[in-house]
Amino acid sequence: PSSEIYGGMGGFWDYGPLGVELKNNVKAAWWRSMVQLREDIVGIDAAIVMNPRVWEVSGHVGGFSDPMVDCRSCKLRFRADDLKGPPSEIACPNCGSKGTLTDARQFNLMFKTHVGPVEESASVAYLRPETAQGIFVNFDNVATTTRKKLPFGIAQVGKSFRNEITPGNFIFRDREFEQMEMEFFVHPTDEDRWFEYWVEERLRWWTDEMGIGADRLRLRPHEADELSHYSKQTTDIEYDFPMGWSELEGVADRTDYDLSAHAAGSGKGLTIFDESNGEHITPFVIEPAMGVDRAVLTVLLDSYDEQQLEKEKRVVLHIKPNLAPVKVAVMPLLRNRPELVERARALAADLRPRMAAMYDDTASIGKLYRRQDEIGTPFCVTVDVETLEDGAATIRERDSMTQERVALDAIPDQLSRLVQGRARWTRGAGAEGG
RNA sequence: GCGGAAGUGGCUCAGUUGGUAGAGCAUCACCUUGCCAAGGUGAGGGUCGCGGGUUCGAGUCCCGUCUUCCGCUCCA
Repeated sequence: PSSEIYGGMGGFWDYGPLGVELKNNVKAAWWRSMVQLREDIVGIDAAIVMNPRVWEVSGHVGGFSDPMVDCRSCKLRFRADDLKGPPSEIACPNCGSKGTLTDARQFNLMFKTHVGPVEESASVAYLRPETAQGIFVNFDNVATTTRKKLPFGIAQVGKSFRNEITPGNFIFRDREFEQMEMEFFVHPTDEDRWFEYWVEERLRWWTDEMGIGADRLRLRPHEADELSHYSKQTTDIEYDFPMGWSELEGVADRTDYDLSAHAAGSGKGLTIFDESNGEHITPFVIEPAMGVDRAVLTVLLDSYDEQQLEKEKRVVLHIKPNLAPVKVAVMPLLRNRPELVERARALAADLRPRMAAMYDDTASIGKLYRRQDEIGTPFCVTVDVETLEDGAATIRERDSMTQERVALDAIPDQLSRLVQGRARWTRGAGAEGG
Protein backbone atom coordinates (compact mmCIF):
# COMPACT_ATOMS: atom_id res chain seq x y z
CA PRO A 1 0.00 0.00 0.00
CA SER A 2 1.24 3.48 -0.84
CA SER A 3 2.50 5.46 2.19
CA GLU A 4 1.44 2.58 4.40
CA ILE A 5 3.00 3.99 7.57
CA TYR A 6 0.35 6.69 7.42
CA GLY A 7 -2.49 4.28 6.83
CA GLY A 8 -2.12 4.02 3.09
CA MET A 9 -4.24 5.54 0.33
CA GLY A 10 -6.98 3.55 -1.28
CA GLY A 11 -6.20 2.69 -4.87
CA PHE A 12 -2.52 3.59 -4.69
CA TRP A 13 0.27 1.02 -4.53
CA ASP A 14 4.04 0.84 -4.42
CA TYR A 15 6.22 -1.80 -6.08
CA GLY A 16 9.14 -3.24 -4.14
CA PRO A 17 12.55 -4.39 -5.34
CA LEU A 18 11.29 -7.54 -7.06
CA GLY A 19 8.00 -6.01 -8.17
CA VAL A 20 9.63 -3.19 -10.08
CA GLU A 21 11.82 -5.70 -11.93
CA LEU A 22 8.81 -7.76 -12.92
CA LYS A 23 6.88 -4.69 -13.94
CA ASN A 24 9.78 -3.35 -16.00
CA ASN A 25 10.12 -6.73 -17.70
CA VAL A 26 6.44 -6.76 -18.62
CA LYS A 27 6.71 -3.28 -20.10
CA ALA A 28 9.88 -4.21 -21.96
CA ALA A 29 8.20 -7.28 -23.46
CA TRP A 30 5.28 -5.17 -24.69
CA TRP A 31 7.51 -2.44 -26.10
CA ARG A 32 9.69 -5.01 -27.85
CA SER A 33 6.83 -6.77 -29.58
CA MET A 34 4.85 -3.61 -30.27
CA VAL A 35 7.57 -1.17 -31.30
CA GLN A 36 11.03 -2.67 -31.68
CA LEU A 37 10.05 -5.70 -33.75
CA ARG A 38 7.65 -3.82 -36.02
CA GLU A 39 8.27 -1.55 -38.92
CA ASP A 40 4.85 0.06 -38.77
CA ILE A 41 4.72 1.29 -35.18
CA VAL A 42 6.72 3.98 -33.40
CA GLY A 43 6.69 5.09 -29.80
CA ILE A 44 6.35 8.38 -27.98
CA ASP A 45 6.29 9.60 -24.40
CA ALA A 46 3.82 12.43 -23.80
CA ALA A 47 3.32 14.57 -20.72
CA ILE A 48 0.81 13.55 -18.07
CA VAL A 49 -0.52 17.08 -17.70
CA MET A 50 -1.87 18.49 -20.93
CA ASN A 51 -3.79 21.55 -22.01
CA PRO A 52 -7.23 21.11 -20.38
CA ARG A 53 -8.84 21.75 -23.74
CA VAL A 54 -7.71 18.25 -24.71
CA TRP A 55 -10.07 16.71 -22.17
CA GLU A 56 -12.98 18.93 -23.08
CA VAL A 57 -12.61 18.04 -26.73
CA SER A 58 -12.02 14.34 -26.06
CA GLY A 59 -15.30 14.13 -24.16
CA HIS A 60 -13.76 13.24 -20.82
CA VAL A 61 -14.85 16.45 -19.15
CA GLY A 62 -18.36 16.58 -20.52
CA GLY A 63 -20.94 14.77 -18.45
CA PHE A 64 -18.54 14.24 -15.61
CA SER A 65 -17.90 17.74 -14.35
CA ASP A 66 -21.46 18.64 -13.35
CA PRO A 67 -22.64 18.77 -9.74
CA MET A 68 -24.49 15.53 -9.15
CA VAL A 69 -26.86 14.29 -6.45
CA ASP A 70 -27.39 10.68 -5.40
CA CYS A 71 -30.51 9.18 -3.88
CA ARG A 72 -29.57 6.94 -0.99
CA SER A 73 -32.86 5.08 -1.37
CA CYS A 74 -33.25 4.25 -5.03
CA LYS A 75 -29.56 4.76 -5.86
CA LEU A 76 -30.24 6.87 -8.92
CA ARG A 77 -28.06 9.86 -9.72
CA PHE A 78 -29.31 13.25 -10.90
CA ARG A 79 -27.87 16.49 -12.12
CA ALA A 80 -28.14 18.96 -9.27
CA ASP A 81 -29.15 21.81 -11.56
CA ASP A 82 -32.14 19.80 -12.80
CA LEU A 83 -33.65 19.61 -9.33
CA LYS A 84 -36.28 22.05 -8.13
CA GLY A 85 -34.77 23.05 -4.84
CA PRO A 86 -32.04 22.16 -2.34
CA PRO A 87 -31.37 18.40 -2.31
CA SER A 88 -31.82 18.17 1.44
CA GLU A 89 -35.33 19.62 1.30
CA ILE A 90 -36.96 17.95 -1.66
CA ALA A 91 -38.15 14.45 -2.45
CA CYS A 92 -36.32 12.17 -4.82
CA PRO A 93 -37.65 12.76 -8.35
CA ASN A 94 -37.64 9.04 -8.96
CA CYS A 95 -38.80 7.19 -5.86
CA GLY A 96 -40.30 10.08 -3.93
CA SER A 97 -38.32 9.41 -0.76
CA LYS A 98 -37.63 12.47 1.32
CA GLY A 99 -34.32 13.32 2.92
CA THR A 100 -32.53 10.65 0.95
CA LEU A 101 -30.73 12.91 -1.48
CA THR A 102 -27.08 13.65 -0.90
CA ASP A 103 -25.64 17.14 -1.19
CA ALA A 104 -24.53 18.15 -4.65
CA ARG A 105 -21.07 16.89 -5.40
CA GLN A 106 -18.68 17.42 -8.24
CA PHE A 107 -18.60 14.07 -9.92
CA ASN A 108 -15.51 13.62 -12.00
CA LEU A 109 -13.32 10.66 -12.66
CA MET A 110 -10.41 12.94 -13.47
CA PHE A 111 -7.97 14.21 -10.89
CA LYS A 112 -7.92 17.96 -10.97
CA THR A 113 -4.92 20.09 -10.13
CA HIS A 114 -3.61 23.57 -10.69
CA VAL A 115 -0.71 24.72 -12.78
CA GLY A 116 1.09 27.70 -11.36
CA PRO A 117 1.28 28.92 -7.78
CA VAL A 118 -2.13 30.61 -7.71
CA GLU A 119 -5.23 28.49 -7.60
CA GLU A 120 -7.30 30.25 -10.20
CA SER A 121 -9.82 28.62 -12.40
CA ALA A 122 -7.82 29.67 -15.39
CA SER A 123 -4.98 27.41 -14.33
CA VAL A 124 -7.00 24.26 -13.74
CA ALA A 125 -5.46 21.13 -15.23
CA TYR A 126 -6.12 17.43 -15.13
CA LEU A 127 -4.01 14.35 -14.64
CA ARG A 128 -4.64 12.30 -17.75
CA PRO A 129 -7.22 9.51 -17.39
CA GLU A 130 -5.76 7.72 -20.40
CA THR A 131 -2.55 7.98 -22.35
CA ALA A 132 -4.26 7.82 -25.73
CA GLN A 133 -4.90 11.55 -26.05
CA GLY A 134 -1.19 12.25 -25.90
CA ILE A 135 -0.92 10.20 -29.06
CA PHE A 136 -3.82 11.81 -30.88
CA VAL A 137 -2.61 15.35 -30.30
CA ASN A 138 0.81 14.33 -31.60
CA PHE A 139 -0.56 12.47 -34.58
CA ASP A 140 0.29 15.03 -37.22
CA ASN A 141 3.70 15.72 -35.75
CA VAL A 142 4.69 12.06 -35.65
CA ALA A 143 3.17 11.21 -39.01
CA THR A 144 5.10 14.01 -40.65
CA THR A 145 8.47 13.49 -39.01
CA THR A 146 8.52 9.72 -39.40
CA ARG A 147 7.17 9.84 -42.97
CA LYS A 148 4.71 7.06 -42.11
CA LYS A 149 1.92 6.05 -44.44
CA LEU A 150 -1.25 4.25 -43.48
CA PRO A 151 -1.50 1.92 -41.81
CA PHE A 152 0.83 2.76 -38.93
CA GLY A 153 0.69 2.99 -35.19
CA ILE A 154 1.97 5.08 -32.28
CA ALA A 155 2.59 3.39 -28.95
CA GLN A 156 3.02 4.75 -25.47
CA VAL A 157 3.59 3.48 -21.95
CA GLY A 158 2.82 5.72 -19.01
CA LYS A 159 0.89 6.59 -15.91
CA SER A 160 -2.80 7.44 -15.93
CA PHE A 161 -5.08 8.53 -13.11
CA ARG A 162 -8.75 7.93 -12.44
CA ASN A 163 -10.75 8.76 -9.36
CA GLU A 164 -12.36 5.34 -9.34
CA ILE A 165 -15.38 5.03 -7.08
CA THR A 166 -14.40 1.54 -6.11
CA PRO A 167 -10.72 0.68 -6.43
CA GLY A 168 -9.82 -2.76 -5.28
CA ASN A 169 -8.93 -6.37 -5.88
CA PHE A 170 -5.33 -5.63 -4.97
CA ILE A 171 -3.73 -3.89 -7.96
CA PHE A 172 -6.52 -4.76 -10.40
CA ARG A 173 -8.24 -1.39 -10.21
CA ASP A 174 -6.05 1.48 -9.07
CA ARG A 175 -6.49 5.22 -8.98
CA GLU A 176 -2.97 5.66 -10.27
CA PHE A 177 -1.98 3.05 -12.79
CA GLU A 178 0.20 2.49 -15.78
CA GLN A 179 -1.11 1.93 -19.26
CA MET A 180 0.32 0.55 -22.46
CA GLU A 181 -1.68 1.85 -25.37
CA MET A 182 -1.16 1.79 -29.08
CA GLU A 183 -3.22 3.75 -31.57
CA PHE A 184 -3.16 2.12 -34.98
CA PHE A 185 -4.22 4.47 -37.77
CA VAL A 186 -5.84 2.83 -40.76
CA HIS A 187 -7.72 3.75 -43.89
CA PRO A 188 -11.45 3.90 -43.08
CA THR A 189 -12.15 1.05 -45.46
CA ASP A 190 -9.69 -1.19 -43.60
CA GLU A 191 -11.29 -0.61 -40.23
CA ASP A 192 -12.85 -4.03 -39.65
CA ARG A 193 -9.92 -5.98 -41.01
CA TRP A 194 -7.45 -4.33 -38.67
CA PHE A 195 -9.81 -4.59 -35.74
CA GLU A 196 -9.91 -8.35 -36.19
CA TYR A 197 -6.16 -8.45 -36.69
CA TRP A 198 -5.40 -6.70 -33.42
CA VAL A 199 -7.82 -8.77 -31.41
CA GLU A 200 -6.07 -11.92 -32.59
CA GLU A 201 -2.60 -10.47 -32.29
CA ARG A 202 -3.11 -9.30 -28.74
CA LEU A 203 -4.54 -12.63 -27.64
CA ARG A 204 -1.51 -14.34 -29.15
CA TRP A 205 0.76 -11.99 -27.22
CA TRP A 206 -0.75 -12.97 -23.90
CA THR A 207 -0.25 -16.66 -24.48
CA ASP A 208 3.06 -16.62 -26.34
CA GLU A 209 4.90 -13.68 -24.81
CA MET A 210 3.41 -13.56 -21.33
CA GLY A 211 2.99 -17.29 -21.01
CA ILE A 212 -0.57 -17.04 -19.76
CA GLY A 213 -2.61 -20.25 -19.99
CA ALA A 214 -4.92 -20.14 -22.99
CA ASP A 215 -7.66 -21.83 -20.99
CA ARG A 216 -7.77 -18.84 -18.66
CA LEU A 217 -8.13 -16.30 -21.43
CA ARG A 218 -11.19 -15.47 -23.49
CA LEU A 219 -12.50 -12.80 -25.81
CA ARG A 220 -15.64 -10.86 -25.00
CA PRO A 221 -17.15 -8.42 -27.50
CA HIS A 222 -18.90 -5.46 -25.83
CA GLU A 223 -22.64 -5.07 -26.07
CA ALA A 224 -23.81 -1.92 -27.80
CA ASP A 225 -24.97 -0.32 -24.54
CA GLU A 226 -21.66 -0.71 -22.76
CA LEU A 227 -19.44 0.90 -25.37
CA SER A 228 -17.40 3.92 -24.40
CA HIS A 229 -18.37 7.29 -25.79
CA TYR A 230 -15.60 7.06 -28.37
CA SER A 231 -15.96 3.45 -29.40
CA LYS A 232 -17.84 1.81 -32.24
CA GLN A 233 -16.86 -1.73 -31.32
CA THR A 234 -14.73 -3.13 -28.54
CA THR A 235 -13.55 -6.61 -27.69
CA ASP A 236 -12.04 -7.34 -24.31
CA ILE A 237 -9.43 -9.94 -23.61
CA GLU A 238 -10.47 -11.33 -20.24
CA TYR A 239 -8.64 -13.44 -17.69
CA ASP A 240 -10.14 -15.87 -15.24
CA PHE A 241 -9.23 -13.97 -12.08
CA PRO A 242 -10.04 -15.28 -8.59
CA MET A 243 -12.89 -12.75 -8.49
CA GLY A 244 -14.19 -13.86 -11.86
CA TRP A 245 -13.55 -13.15 -15.51
CA SER A 246 -12.31 -9.59 -15.81
CA GLU A 247 -10.79 -7.33 -18.41
CA LEU A 248 -7.10 -7.59 -19.12
CA GLU A 249 -6.96 -5.63 -22.31
CA GLY A 250 -9.43 -3.93 -24.59
CA VAL A 251 -9.22 -3.60 -28.33
CA ALA A 252 -11.39 -0.64 -29.30
CA ASP A 253 -12.45 0.70 -32.66
CA ARG A 254 -12.33 4.44 -31.95
CA THR A 255 -13.15 5.32 -35.55
CA ASP A 256 -12.15 8.89 -36.42
CA TYR A 257 -13.78 10.18 -33.24
CA ASP A 258 -10.63 11.53 -31.62
CA LEU A 259 -8.80 12.93 -34.61
CA SER A 260 -11.93 14.62 -35.89
CA ALA A 261 -12.69 16.07 -32.49
CA HIS A 262 -9.19 17.44 -32.06
CA ALA A 263 -9.13 18.78 -35.61
CA ALA A 264 -12.31 20.69 -34.87
CA GLY A 265 -11.21 21.71 -31.40
CA SER A 266 -7.76 22.90 -32.34
CA GLY A 267 -8.41 24.14 -35.81
CA LYS A 268 -5.48 22.12 -37.07
CA GLY A 269 -5.81 19.68 -39.92
CA LEU A 270 -5.30 16.17 -38.60
CA THR A 271 -5.46 14.28 -41.84
CA ILE A 272 -3.08 12.27 -43.92
CA PHE A 273 -2.68 12.41 -47.68
CA ASP A 274 -3.76 9.34 -49.59
CA GLU A 275 -1.76 9.24 -52.80
CA SER A 276 -3.91 6.49 -54.30
CA ASN A 277 -6.84 8.82 -54.81
CA GLY A 278 -5.38 12.21 -53.99
CA GLU A 279 -7.56 12.73 -50.92
CA HIS A 280 -6.80 14.04 -47.49
CA ILE A 281 -8.40 11.54 -45.16
CA THR A 282 -8.94 11.31 -41.45
CA PRO A 283 -7.70 7.86 -40.42
CA PHE A 284 -9.72 5.47 -38.30
CA VAL A 285 -8.11 4.19 -35.14
CA ILE A 286 -7.89 0.70 -33.74
CA GLU A 287 -6.63 0.77 -30.17
CA PRO A 288 -5.26 -2.11 -28.11
CA ALA A 289 -5.05 -0.75 -24.55
CA MET A 290 -4.00 -2.55 -21.44
CA GLY A 291 -3.02 -1.91 -17.86
CA VAL A 292 0.50 -2.75 -16.78
CA ASP A 293 -0.53 -3.40 -13.20
CA ARG A 294 -3.19 -5.84 -14.30
CA ALA A 295 -0.63 -7.59 -16.44
CA VAL A 296 1.69 -7.93 -13.47
CA LEU A 297 -1.15 -9.25 -11.35
CA THR A 298 -2.12 -11.71 -14.05
CA VAL A 299 1.41 -13.01 -14.49
CA LEU A 300 1.68 -13.55 -10.75
CA LEU A 301 -1.66 -15.31 -10.47
CA ASP A 302 -1.17 -17.46 -13.52
CA SER A 303 2.30 -18.63 -12.58
CA TYR A 304 1.87 -19.13 -8.85
CA ASP A 305 2.10 -22.76 -7.83
CA GLU A 306 2.31 -24.70 -4.59
CA GLN A 307 3.74 -28.17 -4.81
CA GLN A 308 3.13 -30.49 -1.91
CA LEU A 309 6.35 -32.33 -1.13
CA GLU A 310 6.87 -35.01 1.47
CA LYS A 311 7.46 -32.77 4.44
CA GLU A 312 6.59 -29.31 3.23
CA LYS A 313 5.27 -27.45 0.27
CA ARG A 314 7.32 -25.82 -2.43
CA VAL A 315 6.13 -22.47 -3.69
CA VAL A 316 7.12 -21.89 -7.28
CA LEU A 317 6.51 -19.00 -9.62
CA HIS A 318 6.48 -20.54 -13.08
CA ILE A 319 7.03 -17.31 -14.94
CA LYS A 320 8.75 -17.04 -18.26
CA PRO A 321 12.49 -16.38 -17.92
CA ASN A 322 12.26 -13.06 -19.72
CA LEU A 323 9.82 -11.81 -17.09
CA ALA A 324 11.63 -13.14 -14.03
CA PRO A 325 12.95 -10.42 -11.68
CA VAL A 326 16.12 -12.46 -11.20
CA LYS A 327 17.40 -14.63 -14.05
CA VAL A 328 20.05 -16.53 -12.20
CA ALA A 329 21.24 -17.01 -8.64
CA VAL A 330 24.78 -18.13 -7.98
CA MET A 331 25.57 -19.91 -4.74
CA PRO A 332 28.44 -21.87 -3.22
CA LEU A 333 27.64 -25.33 -1.98
CA LEU A 334 29.84 -24.69 1.04
CA ARG A 335 29.77 -21.20 2.41
CA ASN A 336 32.60 -21.69 4.84
CA ARG A 337 35.03 -22.45 2.03
CA PRO A 338 36.55 -19.10 0.94
CA GLU A 339 37.65 -20.53 -2.45
CA LEU A 340 34.10 -21.48 -3.33
CA VAL A 341 32.65 -18.21 -2.15
CA GLU A 342 35.22 -16.38 -4.21
CA ARG A 343 34.48 -18.41 -7.35
CA ALA A 344 30.74 -18.02 -6.95
CA ARG A 345 30.94 -14.27 -6.40
CA ALA A 346 33.19 -13.94 -9.42
CA LEU A 347 30.72 -15.86 -11.58
CA ALA A 348 27.84 -13.69 -10.40
CA ALA A 349 29.89 -10.63 -11.29
CA ASP A 350 30.53 -12.05 -14.76
CA LEU A 351 26.82 -12.60 -15.25
CA ARG A 352 25.54 -9.22 -14.05
CA PRO A 353 26.33 -7.30 -17.27
CA ARG A 354 24.29 -9.88 -19.17
CA MET A 355 21.29 -10.46 -16.92
CA ALA A 356 19.85 -9.89 -13.47
CA ALA A 357 22.04 -12.12 -11.32
CA MET A 358 22.31 -12.43 -7.57
CA TYR A 359 24.62 -14.15 -5.13
CA ASP A 360 23.40 -15.83 -1.98
CA ASP A 361 25.05 -18.04 0.60
CA THR A 362 23.06 -17.36 3.72
CA ALA A 363 21.35 -20.72 3.97
CA SER A 364 21.61 -24.39 3.11
CA ILE A 365 21.56 -25.25 -0.56
CA GLY A 366 18.01 -26.59 -0.41
CA LYS A 367 16.73 -23.44 1.19
CA LEU A 368 18.56 -21.28 -1.31
CA TYR A 369 16.80 -23.13 -4.12
CA ARG A 370 13.43 -22.66 -2.44
CA ARG A 371 13.95 -18.94 -2.11
CA GLN A 372 14.69 -18.61 -5.80
CA ASP A 373 11.76 -20.86 -6.76
CA GLU A 374 9.40 -18.61 -4.87
CA ILE A 375 10.46 -15.45 -6.70
CA GLY A 376 10.50 -17.19 -10.07
CA THR A 377 14.24 -17.34 -10.73
CA PRO A 378 14.56 -19.75 -13.65
CA PHE A 379 18.17 -20.82 -13.09
CA CYS A 380 20.53 -21.43 -10.20
CA VAL A 381 24.24 -22.12 -10.51
CA THR A 382 26.01 -23.96 -7.73
CA VAL A 383 29.75 -23.87 -7.27
CA ASP A 384 31.10 -26.89 -5.39
CA VAL A 385 34.44 -28.38 -4.40
CA GLU A 386 34.86 -30.08 -7.75
CA THR A 387 34.60 -26.71 -9.45
CA LEU A 388 38.07 -25.97 -8.17
CA GLU A 389 39.36 -28.91 -10.17
CA ASP A 390 37.21 -29.17 -13.29
CA GLY A 391 36.33 -25.47 -13.68
CA ALA A 392 32.66 -26.30 -14.09
CA ALA A 393 29.52 -25.66 -12.08
CA THR A 394 26.00 -27.03 -11.89
CA ILE A 395 23.07 -25.26 -13.56
CA ARG A 396 19.77 -26.17 -12.02
CA GLU A 397 16.44 -25.40 -13.68
CA ARG A 398 13.47 -24.19 -11.69
CA ASP A 399 10.69 -25.97 -13.55
CA SER A 400 12.26 -29.31 -14.29
CA MET A 401 14.58 -29.34 -11.25
CA THR A 402 17.15 -30.98 -13.49
CA GLN A 403 20.85 -30.30 -13.21
CA GLU A 404 23.57 -29.90 -15.79
CA ARG A 405 27.31 -29.55 -15.43
CA VAL A 406 28.68 -26.64 -17.48
CA ALA A 407 32.15 -25.09 -17.76
CA LEU A 408 32.35 -21.74 -15.97
CA ASP A 409 33.52 -19.97 -19.13
CA ALA A 410 30.51 -21.23 -21.06
CA ILE A 411 27.88 -20.43 -18.43
CA PRO A 412 27.17 -16.76 -19.35
CA ASP A 413 26.52 -17.60 -23.00
CA GLN A 414 24.47 -20.65 -22.22
CA LEU A 415 22.32 -18.83 -19.69
CA SER A 416 21.79 -15.95 -22.11
CA ARG A 417 20.42 -18.38 -24.66
CA LEU A 418 18.24 -20.11 -22.11
CA VAL A 419 16.80 -16.88 -20.75
CA GLN A 420 15.94 -15.47 -24.14
CA GLY A 421 14.70 -18.63 -25.76
CA ARG A 422 11.50 -20.22 -24.65
CA ALA A 423 12.22 -23.65 -26.08
CA ARG A 424 13.04 -25.09 -22.71
CA TRP A 425 10.42 -23.22 -20.81
CA THR A 426 7.37 -25.23 -19.95
CA ARG A 427 4.55 -23.71 -18.02
CA GLY A 428 4.03 -25.45 -14.75
CA ALA A 429 6.29 -28.36 -15.56
CA GLY A 430 6.40 -30.72 -12.65
CA ALA A 431 3.61 -28.87 -10.95
CA GLU A 432 0.98 -30.84 -9.10
CA GLY A 433 -1.37 -28.07 -8.12
CA GLY A 434 -2.43 -24.89 -9.75
C1' G B 1 -21.78 5.53 -1.99
C1' C B 2 -24.82 1.56 1.01
C1' G B 3 -24.81 -3.05 4.16
C1' G B 4 -21.76 -6.70 6.72
C1' A B 5 -16.88 -8.32 8.63
C1' A B 6 -11.96 -7.32 9.92
C1' G B 7 -7.25 -4.41 11.24
C1' U B 8 -1.92 -7.37 17.27
C1' G B 9 6.00 -7.94 15.43
C1' G B 10 7.84 -9.28 7.80
C1' C B 11 3.88 -13.67 7.46
C1' U B 12 -0.06 -16.77 9.98
C1' C B 13 -2.23 -16.18 14.47
C1' A B 14 -3.04 -16.46 20.35
C1' G B 15 -4.16 -12.97 23.89
C1' U B 16 -8.70 -15.48 29.62
C1' U B 17 -14.40 -11.61 33.24
C1' G B 18 -9.68 -4.55 31.17
C1' G B 19 -4.04 -4.55 34.86
C1' U B 20 1.20 -1.96 30.90
C1' A B 21 1.74 -8.21 24.85
C1' G B 22 3.07 -14.13 23.28
C1' A B 23 3.85 -18.42 19.65
C1' G B 24 5.26 -20.64 15.03
C1' C B 25 7.43 -19.35 10.54
C1' A B 26 10.71 -15.59 8.64
C1' U B 27 15.27 -12.41 9.63
C1' C B 28 20.37 -11.76 11.87
C1' A B 29 24.97 -13.84 14.56
C1' C B 30 27.87 -18.05 15.96
C1' C B 31 28.43 -23.53 15.85
C1' U B 32 27.23 -27.71 12.80
C1' U B 33 25.74 -29.72 7.97
C1' G B 34 26.54 -29.78 2.69
C1' C B 35 22.82 -30.54 -4.04
C1' C B 36 16.82 -29.48 -3.17
C1' A B 37 13.41 -25.41 3.19
C1' A B 38 18.43 -30.42 8.92
C1' G B 39 19.99 -29.31 13.96
C1' G B 40 21.88 -26.28 18.32
C1' U B 41 22.63 -21.58 21.03
C1' G B 42 21.61 -16.62 21.09
C1' A B 43 19.68 -11.91 19.13
C1' G B 44 16.84 -8.05 16.81
C1' G B 45 11.84 -6.75 15.79
C1' G B 46 5.00 -5.02 17.89
C1' U B 47 2.43 -0.43 22.56
C1' C B 48 -1.67 -3.75 19.69
C1' G B 49 -4.38 0.87 12.08
C1' C B 50 -5.02 6.20 13.72
C1' G B 51 -7.43 9.96 17.05
C1' G B 52 -10.40 10.85 21.21
C1' G B 53 -13.26 9.15 25.49
C1' U B 54 -14.56 6.05 29.97
C1' U B 55 -11.36 4.05 33.94
C1' C B 56 -6.63 4.16 39.18
C1' G B 57 -5.39 1.30 34.70
C1' A B 58 -7.46 -0.66 27.79
C1' G B 59 -4.96 -4.70 22.75
C1' U B 60 -9.53 -6.09 25.66
C1' C B 61 -15.36 -1.14 26.74
C1' C B 62 -17.49 3.55 23.90
C1' C B 63 -17.24 7.30 19.77
C1' G B 64 -14.94 9.00 15.45
C1' U B 65 -11.70 8.11 11.47
C1' C B 66 -8.54 5.45 7.92
C1' U B 67 -7.63 0.96 5.40
C1' U B 68 -8.81 -3.94 3.72
C1' C B 69 -12.20 -7.99 2.54
C1' C B 70 -17.33 -9.81 1.06
C1' G B 71 -22.11 -8.36 -1.14
C1' C B 72 -24.73 -4.36 -3.72
C1' U B 73 -24.26 -0.02 -6.56
C1' C B 74 -21.18 2.51 -9.84
C1' C B 75 -17.59 2.40 -13.52
C1' A B 76 -12.95 1.77 -17.96
